Amino acid sequence: MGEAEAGSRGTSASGWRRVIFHVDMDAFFVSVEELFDPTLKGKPVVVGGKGDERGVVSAASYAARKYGIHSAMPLRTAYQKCPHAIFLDGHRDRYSEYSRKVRAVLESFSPVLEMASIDEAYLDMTGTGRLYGPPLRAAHLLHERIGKETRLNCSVGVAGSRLVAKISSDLAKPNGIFLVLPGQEAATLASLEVGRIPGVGKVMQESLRELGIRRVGDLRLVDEDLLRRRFGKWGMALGGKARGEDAGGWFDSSIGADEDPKSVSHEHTFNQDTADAATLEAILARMAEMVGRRLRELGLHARTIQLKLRDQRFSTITRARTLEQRTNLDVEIFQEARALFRQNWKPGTKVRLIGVQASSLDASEGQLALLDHQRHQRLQQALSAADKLRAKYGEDTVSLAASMKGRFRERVHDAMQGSGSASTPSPQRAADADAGPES
DNA sequence: TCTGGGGTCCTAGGACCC
DNA sequence: TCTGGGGTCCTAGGACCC
Repeated sequence: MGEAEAGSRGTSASGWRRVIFHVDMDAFFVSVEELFDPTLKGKPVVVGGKGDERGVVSAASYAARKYGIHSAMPLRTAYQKCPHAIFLDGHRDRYSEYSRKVRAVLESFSPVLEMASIDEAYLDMTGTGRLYGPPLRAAHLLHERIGKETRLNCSVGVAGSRLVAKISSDLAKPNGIFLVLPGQEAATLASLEVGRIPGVGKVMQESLRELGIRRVGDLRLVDEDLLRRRFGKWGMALGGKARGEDAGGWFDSSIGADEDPKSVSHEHTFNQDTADAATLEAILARMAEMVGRRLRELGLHARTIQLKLRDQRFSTITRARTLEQRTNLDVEIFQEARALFRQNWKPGTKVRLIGVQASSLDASEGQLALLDHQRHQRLQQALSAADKLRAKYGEDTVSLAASMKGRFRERVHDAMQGSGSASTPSPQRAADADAGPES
């Protein structure tokens, strides 16, 4: 007998206008690592890199958190807090694989699904009462199924809005379920710090503190107009958020299908800052290739190419140019990025990070002259072949960066601190010959 | 605390056009 | 010669999220 029919415990009768689940995997990267190496269980484990590298913690096991280690913390700091922790680089491909497994389970519960990131998702469970019973029971079933099918722990937040579901899954951790009944939103949120609201980060939290606002409940004390003047569009939505409403900001209420990305980028931070032009341009070539490859995988073309440079003092600039014609060709992306680099890098200046971003993406490349079009198609085919080779034999098989002179090749490896194993098979040109940094 | 890499969204100013 | 008001595109920077 379905809920709606049952009346007394039906969806509307019990006050649920919408039923939203937010599912968040617990210590996802670390948990996946534990599946492949059970001896890690219970130990302080940090995923993100070695303890003496530049970088930050991507994920920390609960044992590691006891030492004060948390994600986004510099690896070196984590090392100081717990030198005997196990530091792992991690395996992105495994996380993607398990993310797909999680997704498959969730899809079997509700087709209205949105993966918000690799390890979390929103489900619209409205109207599933006949299948799974009331929301809390459905949440238990889902929690159990994920555990059974993936051997991973997760936490589930259940509420009438995305916002409250998201905050609830946080309150449910670890490995729990937290449900907020309709009408209880404001009361539940009131005692939490404003920083628990997704989108309220360090800066906004500090500004709010200056206004005497520390907790979500305090937001009721302040005039919405003041919030709007002070924080713009986002401030205006804050009042509603305190009441648990979705409206406003990027935290939209609809749970939609995953859309095409708006930008594609790759960047690299050197383990040691460098002012060597050849190294910088070789890395830039590699970043450009990776961007191009991703665009081709997605079937997209970019109109804007952006260079990113960060210096020793951590100050960062971006410089962009919009092209006449969209592209997804390594050579063109690289040439554009290199031109921006040469215009904006002062020789001698040490660089900490260099990156390339492509945006203004579209499936079509726009109108090309016929001859250009044919040339582009041939290049595309060559690059697709190169992409397959790389997928099969490794990143260095075919590459602008690798096709530079031998000394550059080593430098690329050194600079990217490629674990010493510079196994570069016969480099083979895939694209235009004039793409090298010395052309 | 010496600060990754992949993204999204917002703001603000200037150019340019009607 | 003291000079409008929008709309759109582009660029740069920054907050924020996982």
